[in-house]
Amino acid sequence: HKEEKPELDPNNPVANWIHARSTRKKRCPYTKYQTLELEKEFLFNMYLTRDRRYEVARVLNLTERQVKIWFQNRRMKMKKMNKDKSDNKEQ
Amino acid sequence: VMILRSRFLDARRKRRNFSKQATEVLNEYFYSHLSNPYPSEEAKEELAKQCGITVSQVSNWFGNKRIRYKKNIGKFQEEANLYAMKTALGARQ
DNA sequence: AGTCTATGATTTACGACGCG
DNA sequence: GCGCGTCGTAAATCATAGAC
Repeated sequence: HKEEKPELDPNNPVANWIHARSTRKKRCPYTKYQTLELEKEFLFNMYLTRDRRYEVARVLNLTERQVKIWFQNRRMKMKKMNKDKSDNKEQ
Repeated sequence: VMILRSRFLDARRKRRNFSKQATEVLNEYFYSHLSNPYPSEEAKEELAKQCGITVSQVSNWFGNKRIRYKKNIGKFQEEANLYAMKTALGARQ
């Protein structure tokens, strides 16, 4: 199973690795204000309703897609933090 | 005691480069799976155990290694040859 | 002792796939 | 089929440990 874009060059080692498509948007770090507001919203509810998402996106000048993905990533971060914490306790 | 405990926790929080032996193990895996350097969850757990680091740290290491290798293969050529030779010698006996 | 670069960790953005 | 969920990752960026 290949994820984003297997290259089709024959004999270089990197050929079969996963590569991001060239159409992917470049990562754009959010401002302190944007992050703070997103964190506040996350504290209020970990899952967004459709109209909260619209409102947050409007206020922070992000797309609804960016807000949706930020929440997905934030939930994964929370999960990872819990996992790492419990890993450190056992042994 | 509380102070010592918090100092210990703070110290643990600070990043430390991995030991030479740990880096050795990770590089051996990386260069012996160069055409598909994506360890399974089980392989990551085994590597983590061997290296004395967490599975997350193994994932971070491979993520960083893949992108940095890909970005400048030439810079890693010497290292690649070294580990290729190592595994060849290891497989011979 | 101060500069820098290598290295480990974190942050955006997606593809693959699942479920209702 | 759509839409949003998780999972694993790419790639850029951050932070600073350590080499020089």
